[in-house]
Amino acid sequence: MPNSKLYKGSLTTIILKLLNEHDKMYGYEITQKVKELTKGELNITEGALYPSLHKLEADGMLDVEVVKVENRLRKYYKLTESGTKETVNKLEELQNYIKTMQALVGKLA
Amino acid sequence: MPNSKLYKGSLTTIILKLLNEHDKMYGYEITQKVKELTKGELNITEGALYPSLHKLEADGMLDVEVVKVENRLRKYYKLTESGTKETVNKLEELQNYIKTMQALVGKLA
DNA sequence: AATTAATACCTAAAATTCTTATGTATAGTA
DNA sequence: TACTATACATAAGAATTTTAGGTATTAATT
Repeated sequence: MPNSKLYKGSLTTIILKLLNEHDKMYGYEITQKVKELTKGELNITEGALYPSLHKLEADGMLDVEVVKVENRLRKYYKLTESGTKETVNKLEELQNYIKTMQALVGKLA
Repeated sequence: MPNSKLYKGSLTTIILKLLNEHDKMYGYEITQKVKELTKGELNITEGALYPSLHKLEADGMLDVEVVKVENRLRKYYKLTESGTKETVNKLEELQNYIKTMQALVGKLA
């Protein structure tokens, strides 16, 4: 199973960006979407995902809506206004970091 | 003082790549070189750097040579053969991660 | 002359973030 | 009946970094 290790801090950025594009998603859906988009390269573990979602919610970045679908619970998350702003910041931060790394280790992509 | 946070795992890659280009360097020199190459964007703290260097040495990636210059100690590190191979691996890993992130969050660079 | 900044090494406590390992529960499939 | 997929969750441990200290010499500033 090929599975790149996450680099510190990038999980939050991934979550925010996906929610920015898909309006609302639930946790399990996020893990599947990441697998799909990266062709199995990156597997978000639930042990990392759920605590991250809870923290983003506690920080006011996400709103939650619990829905019962086929007798199973789903917790749909969506960006708050702050969350949308934070998404922009995080994406800039990531862009910037990649540029910085290129200055250090040469062209990478 | 602008200072991007390091993403987990990237410090080792930075150290290896710099040593790959400069043959031998000492710790303090690495911090200064990173500052210079990133125009102050990235500051490698000594609390992160020295333990990393010691670990790379313990893992057989680096050789050390202690030199006294102007009555001050310098510990010059250079890549071992394993270290050179590991540098290639780490750079590939980073390249791959950036590609993966692009698949997730769109073109970033 | 005395303090501060720069050079050069170091470690330890704390914080952060992730992996690994569990646990619960329902629905569908072999 | 057992396994897989769906869907949530937490807790212990590992890994890496920040923060905060410590030692010592030399150069620059006050």
